[in-house]
Amino acid sequence: MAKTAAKRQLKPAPVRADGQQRVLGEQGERTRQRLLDAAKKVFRERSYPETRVDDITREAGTSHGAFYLYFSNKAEVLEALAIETAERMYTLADELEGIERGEAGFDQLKSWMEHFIDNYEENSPVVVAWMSARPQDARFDRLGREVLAKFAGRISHTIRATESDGERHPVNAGVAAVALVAMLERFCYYWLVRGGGFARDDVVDTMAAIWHQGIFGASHKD
Amino acid sequence: MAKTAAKRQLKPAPVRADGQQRVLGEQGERTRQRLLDAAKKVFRERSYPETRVDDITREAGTSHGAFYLYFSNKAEVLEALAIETAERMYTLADELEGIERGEAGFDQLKSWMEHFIDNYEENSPVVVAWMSARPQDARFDRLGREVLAKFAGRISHTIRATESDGERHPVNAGVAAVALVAMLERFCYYWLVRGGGFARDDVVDTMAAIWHQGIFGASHKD
Amino acid sequence: MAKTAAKRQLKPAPVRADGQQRVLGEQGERTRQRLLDAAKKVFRERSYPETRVDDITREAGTSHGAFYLYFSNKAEVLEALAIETAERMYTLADELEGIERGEAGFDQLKSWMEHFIDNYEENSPVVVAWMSARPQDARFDRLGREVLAKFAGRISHTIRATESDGERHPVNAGVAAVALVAMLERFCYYWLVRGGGFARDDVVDTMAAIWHQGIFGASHKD
Amino acid sequence: MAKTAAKRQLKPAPVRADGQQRVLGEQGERTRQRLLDAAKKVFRERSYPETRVDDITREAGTSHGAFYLYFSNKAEVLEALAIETAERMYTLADELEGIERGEAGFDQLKSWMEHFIDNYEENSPVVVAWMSARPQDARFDRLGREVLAKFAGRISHTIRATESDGERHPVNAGVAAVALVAMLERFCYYWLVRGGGFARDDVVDTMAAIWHQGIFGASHKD
DNA sequence: CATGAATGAGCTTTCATTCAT
DNA sequence: AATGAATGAAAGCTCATTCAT
Repeated sequence: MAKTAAKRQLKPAPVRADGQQRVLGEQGERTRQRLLDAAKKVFRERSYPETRVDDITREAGTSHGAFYLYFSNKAEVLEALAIETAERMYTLADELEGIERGEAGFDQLKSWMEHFIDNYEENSPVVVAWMSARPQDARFDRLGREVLAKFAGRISHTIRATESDGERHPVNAGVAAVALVAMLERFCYYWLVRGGGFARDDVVDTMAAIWHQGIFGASHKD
Repeated sequence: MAKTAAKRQLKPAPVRADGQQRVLGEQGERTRQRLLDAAKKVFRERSYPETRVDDITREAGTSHGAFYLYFSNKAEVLEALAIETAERMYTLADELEGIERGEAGFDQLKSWMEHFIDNYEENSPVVVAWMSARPQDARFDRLGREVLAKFAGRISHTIRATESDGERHPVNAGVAAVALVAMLERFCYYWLVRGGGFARDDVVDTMAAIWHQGIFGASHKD
Repeated sequence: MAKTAAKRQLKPAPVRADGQQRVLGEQGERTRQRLLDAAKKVFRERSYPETRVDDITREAGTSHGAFYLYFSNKAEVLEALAIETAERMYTLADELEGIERGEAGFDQLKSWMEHFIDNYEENSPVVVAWMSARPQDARFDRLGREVLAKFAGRISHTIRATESDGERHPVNAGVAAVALVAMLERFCYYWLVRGGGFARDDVVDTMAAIWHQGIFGASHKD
Repeated sequence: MAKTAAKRQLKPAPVRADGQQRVLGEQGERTRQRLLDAAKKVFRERSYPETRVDDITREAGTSHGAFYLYFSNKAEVLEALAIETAERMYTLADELEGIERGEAGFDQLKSWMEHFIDNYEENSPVVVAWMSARPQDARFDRLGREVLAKFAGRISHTIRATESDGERHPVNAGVAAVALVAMLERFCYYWLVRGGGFARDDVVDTMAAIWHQGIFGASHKD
C-alpha cells in the first residue's frame, strides 16, 4: 500500500504546542476536521498568505482560541492538508507503474490524467500554498521533494526501461521525468487556478500525448 | 520592434505615492537603481514575502525614508522588476520566431534554451515572487498572462504551421504550447530555485529535444 | 425624550475596524471604558493632536493592541467622547425650554449657567478637540452643527415668542441665538482652558444677565 | 500709534535657524512674501495642521529647501502671519476708542463690525490655526492673550465709564468685555468658516445691537 | 473543551528637517 | 540664493499567538 508507506514517512497526528501528545475524543476530532475543511475552503478563496486565523475559525464556526487547541500555528494546518494531498499523490504515482507502450498505454495515460486533474482541482489551494512556501521552510520543502521524486522516479524508470530506437534526440531520463511532472503541475496551475480557457478533453489528450511521446518515444542517453 | 511594443503596453516610469510624476535627476536615478538591485538580491536571499523594506534599504545603503521616495510600497519594487523581466521575456519570445524544423532548428533551440536559462537564473527571485503573487492581484496577473500569451502564441503558431505527419497522437496546439512553456518555467524552478542536481548540458539537450518533438513532431487536430 | 432622540440620531456602539459589529462582554466593556477615561484625561493634559495612542494605552494600563480592539483609530475615541458630550448638551438644551421672562427667569438662567459651566469644565478637552477638528471632517462637523442648531433653535424660538417692546435695536433672532451660544462657549474656553482669572460668581451673573437681556430685552425684526 | 506699539511687543523679523540675523535682499524679500501668501492660501484650503511644508512650497513655486531659508520651521510661518493679523487687530481695537453712547454710537459700531468682519474673513485661516494651537505653545498663547486683553480693555473701560442706570442686572465689566469679544470671534467662526447661512446685514445689525446694549445698556457692579 | 480578551513584535508609512551640491 | 535628495523619528495599525476564565 502506497498509502501506508506514505504515512510512515510523513509527519503524523496532531501534537500540542507544548509537545505533549494530544488525544482527541470524538467531538474533538470533529472540530479538528471542521477546521481543516474550513482552512481548505478559505485558502482557495483568499490564498494561504492572505488567510487570517480568524477567517478559518469564522468559517469553521469555532472560537479563535479553539484553533490553537488543534494546531500549534497556522503553518501546521497547511502542513496537515499538504500531507493529505501528498498521500493522494503517492497513490497517483503508484498508478503510473503499469503503463504500457502502445495504444493501450495511451489510453491508460488519458485516464490517469483525468485522475490527476480531478485531484489537482480538489486540492489546488493546498498545492499552491505549499509550493509557494518559501524554499527555506524545511517542512514543506522536504514534502515537495519527496512527492516530486516519487513521480519522477516512476517515470524515469519507465523511460530507461524502454528500448530506444535511436531516431530521436536522446534525452536525460531524470531531466525528462522531472520536466514532464513540472509540465503537468504547472499547466494545471495556469489552467485551473489562473484560469486559461481550454476544453478538458483537449487537455487530457494533449497531456497524454506529450507524456506518451516523452516516455516511450525518446531514446535516452543514460 | 518587439521591445518597443512591450514598453508601450507595460507600465512605465516611477510615480510617486501621491500620484504625481516624479522626475529623477542623475543622483536620484542612481539611488533608485541601487534600491532595485538591492531588492533583487534580497528577494533571492529571503524570498519576497519574507523581505522587509528595511532589508532592502540596508542592503542598498540608504535610509528607510529614501525607499518611499522612489516606490510607494514593497509591491511596487517587485512590479518594476517584474516589468523589466517581462521585457526580457518578450525579447526571448521574439527570438523563437525563426526556429526551423530539422537539425538546424534543434541547435537553434538549444542555444535559445541557454538564453532562457541564463535569464531565469538572473531573474528567478522576481519570477518566483511575481508568479506566486496571489492571482487576485490584477497588476501581476495581467503581466503574467501577457508574457504567457506571447510565448504560447509563437509556439502554437509554429505547431499549426507544421505539416502534420499523422503518425502521432494529435494534440491541441494551444494546450501544447502552454504546456511547453509551463514545463520549461517550472523545470527551471525545481532545478534552479529548489535545487535539483542536474547537469546544465543535460537540461539544455533534454529541453530542446522535448520542445523540438513537441513543436515539429506532433500532428495537431485544430 | 430629547436624550433618546439624540441617541437615535447620533452614531452608537463600538464597531470593529473590519466593519463587523462587536459585542462586548462585561470585561470588554470595562476595558473600553478604561480607554475612554484614559483618553479624556490625556487629551486634557497634552491636547488631542499631541496625544499618541500609546499615551492612552499607557494611562489605561492596557496593551497597544487592545486599543485597536475597541476603536479603529484615535479619531474614533474622540468621536465616542464627543457623542457622549453632545448628548449631555442636548439635555442641557432641553433644560432651556421653560425659561421665563422676569426675575424668576434670571435665576433659572443662573442655575442653568452653572450646569453648563460644570459640563464644559468636565468635558473641555473633548470640546476643544472636537471644535478644532478640521471643518472638512464630516463626522465632527455634523455633530457640531447639530448641537449648535439645537441650542440656537431653543433660544431663537423664545426670542421670537417674546413681545418686542420696540425700544431697542431690533435683532435677527437666528443670529442672536447663535451669537449667545458662541459667546458662552468661547468665553468658557478663554476662561477655563486658556485660563483667564475671573470669579465664578461674576461669570455666572454676567452671562445670565447678557443672555436674559439678549433673549427677553430685545425687539426682533423677523 | 497702536501699530508701532504692537511691533514693539511682538516678535519681529525673520531669524535663521542658527540664530543669526538674516538680511534679505530684494529677491529674498519677494520669495519670503510668496511663501507667506502661499501659506495663507493653503492654510485656508487644508487647515494648518493638515498643511505640509511641501504644499506651501508647491503653491509658492519654490523648492522645498527654500522654505527653510526663510523660516526655521512650520510654526514660524504661522507665527509671522499671526503677528500680521494681530497688528490689524490692534488697529481695530484702537478704533473702538471713540464709540459713543447713543444712536451715533450704534452706527459707529455697525461700521466697526463691517471692518472686523472683513478682517476676519481675510485672515480666518490664520486666526483659526492660531487659536487652536495648543495652549501650551507659549508663542501663540501670549499673542492671543495680548490681543484679547487689548480688545477687552477698551470695552471694559467704556462699560465702566458709563453711568449705570440701575435698571438691569449688573454685570462684571471685565467678564462682559471678554464675553462680547468671544461672541464676535466665535460667531464669525461659525458663520464664515463653518458656514452658517446668515445675511451680512443681519449679522452686522445684530452684533452691533448686542454690543451696544452690552456696553451702554448695562449697569455694572465693579 | 471552549471562549474571546489581551498581548506585543513588527510592519508600512509620513513628513519635518538637514545637508551636499 | 536655491535646489531636491536624504534622513530618521515617530506614528498608525495588524495579526499570530497566549492566557485567564
